[in-house]
Amino acid sequence: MQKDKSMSKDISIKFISEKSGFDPSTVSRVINGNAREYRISKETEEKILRVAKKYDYKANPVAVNLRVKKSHTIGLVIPTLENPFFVNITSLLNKELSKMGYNIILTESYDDVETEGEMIKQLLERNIDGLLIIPCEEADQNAGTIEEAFQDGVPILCIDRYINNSSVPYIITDNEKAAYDGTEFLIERGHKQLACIQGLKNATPTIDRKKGFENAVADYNMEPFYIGGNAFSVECGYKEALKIIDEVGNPDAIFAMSSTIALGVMEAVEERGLNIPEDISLIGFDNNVFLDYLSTPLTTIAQPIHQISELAVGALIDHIEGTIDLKDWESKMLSTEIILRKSVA
Amino acid sequence: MQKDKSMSKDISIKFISEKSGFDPSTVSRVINGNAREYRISKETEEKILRVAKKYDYKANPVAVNLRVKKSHTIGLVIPTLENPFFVNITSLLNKELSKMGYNIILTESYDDVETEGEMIKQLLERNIDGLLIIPCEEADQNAGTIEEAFQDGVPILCIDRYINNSSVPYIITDNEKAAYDGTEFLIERGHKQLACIQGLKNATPTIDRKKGFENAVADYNMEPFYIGGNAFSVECGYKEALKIIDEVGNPDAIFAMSSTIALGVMEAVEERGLNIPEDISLIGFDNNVFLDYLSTPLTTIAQPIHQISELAVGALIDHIEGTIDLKDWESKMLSTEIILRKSVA
DNA sequence: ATGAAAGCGCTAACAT
DNA sequence: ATGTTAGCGCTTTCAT
Repeated sequence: MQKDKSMSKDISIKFISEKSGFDPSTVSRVINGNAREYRISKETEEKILRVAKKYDYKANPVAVNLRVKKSHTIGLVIPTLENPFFVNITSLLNKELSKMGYNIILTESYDDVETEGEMIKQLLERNIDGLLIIPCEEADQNAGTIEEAFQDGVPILCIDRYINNSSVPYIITDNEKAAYDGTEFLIERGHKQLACIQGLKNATPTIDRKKGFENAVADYNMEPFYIGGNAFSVECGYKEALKIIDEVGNPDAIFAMSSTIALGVMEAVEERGLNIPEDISLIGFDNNVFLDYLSTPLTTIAQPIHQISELAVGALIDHIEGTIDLKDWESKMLSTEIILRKSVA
Repeated sequence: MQKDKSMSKDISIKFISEKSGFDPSTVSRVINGNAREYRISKETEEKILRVAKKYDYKANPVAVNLRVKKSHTIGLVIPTLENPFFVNITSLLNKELSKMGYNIILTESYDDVETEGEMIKQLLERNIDGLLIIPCEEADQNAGTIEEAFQDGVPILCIDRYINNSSVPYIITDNEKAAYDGTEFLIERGHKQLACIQGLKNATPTIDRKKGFENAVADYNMEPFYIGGNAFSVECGYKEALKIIDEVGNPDAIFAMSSTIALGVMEAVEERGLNIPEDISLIGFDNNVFLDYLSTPLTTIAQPIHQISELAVGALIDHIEGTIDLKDWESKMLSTEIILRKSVA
């Protein structure tokens, strides 16, 4: 008799309407908690609720979506899950969004513009309620697509990186200052020959961090010992560090633009029989569970990822719910913190 | 004139129908590449295509979904992104699914049955085309929900862990054998006092690995030195290792059921002034970029995550496309490989 | 206090 | 070779 439950897929509002003897519209009103508003009698309401419960009725969200244009889905575009930093952000965003009743459609651009463009278009076509993007390196090329959607009213927010020539708001860390502070930290500890290993050259954090690094060095009347690299990867750190040691000479300290890069540096330094921090000091970016357990625990510049995620989800949902308008929303730039471990002498 | 593009959201099949002078059904057929099949004239086809292109028409997937019950979306339920192992799997699954034109809705159960149940129900209500689950520790309690949906025809596949009393197929690694081999590896290298630090006690991999560990020890006429722990976390490894060293005595080797656990062990061992592998050998599970860069590179039992992901996506898509039926599909158990690094003497 | 009717955007069976 | 019609499951305006 209650057998019908197993067919839950087939239980529509029409079915409940027939079983309860009321019109689908009445059922809809009751189900959506609008009984009061429409002055539906207590008895009717209870009866409908009872029947709905009996058959475990759930409104088909696709149909609802088609009608009311609301999917409770947020599109997320990140460069890649291979980078623990983006994973951490994704994890926090998902936690926040989940609390608010939203699900994430996850896509990766692999830091490739075209892939990113495709992913964004795919998501846009899906009637997502909002879009969160960590732009890829050359995302400026997708600025048009993104801007257009944003102007069309799609709630879009960039995280961690921003897009030039775009009015899409963003939440980032103050990378220039962070790098400046990190570099100054190195200088204050007596280091003079400072090398910098970059992430993707044209990613906005790289550009800003490089600026900070160069400014700090200049402010102390020094010259950068070396600047190179072009990927937020272990491999990049490894190769660049080897190159520095073998071809440029031993620096006092290396400023790595991510913890993955720092990892590569550690491998290279060890391979050349040198020690961190005795021979070369090392500072990284981002924070991570693993960082405490490395052969030399890595001193890093930690980004406020909790704050970033909360702000991002908050603003996005507020916009979706009509409380604010992202077009008038001011982008945020948050400050970082140096986590002292043992890689700087 | 081409201004309409910016309003892409409002361009429906009806709009294209009016602009081209053909019926929506004809437009639909052309757009879906069925012009031939319906013997639509070349001119008509071209004209419709031209108009569609001009206005950058894209079928509204929500409406299509409502009609044809196909969303090109796969629901994914994992315990948490905080565990790098699940991240690696998610990353690979997304890559594979993306290739096939599917997107992932990502949810986390945080290894909590109720949350998992909610996530699964949420996903099921969403007209997803398939469901991939890494079951949580007590997932048996959700077996009913899952089984029902599976019997109703929802393509479901479990990964990494399986559900007891369930006919839902799964792809896992042969954890018992893996643990047996790993333990034997330790024994063959002369270790006699073997401790084992577990992950979540009731997670199937834990149960199976424990069996393998115990069997190996027994086969060599030994007794387990210690078995404890109840989380796949750094903290668990740390606490258990401390407990072993402080209260039980120094073991020859520790078998850690995940690389996160192994990390915690390393910290504890170091804190007690002992060395790996000189004083205590250590073997872990899973593989990870970071593992090469630890103070002592960790020897681990690597799971074939690429193979797992490919098989999972392959089977799921084959079922969705009607090539196979998961109800007749045989679950797979894959073998592991020991990656030698430097944590075992 | 409730129902009837229209329509979201699309596809497919059934015309012709 | 193409149009007509109905309907996926729901909400909402309008009517009573």
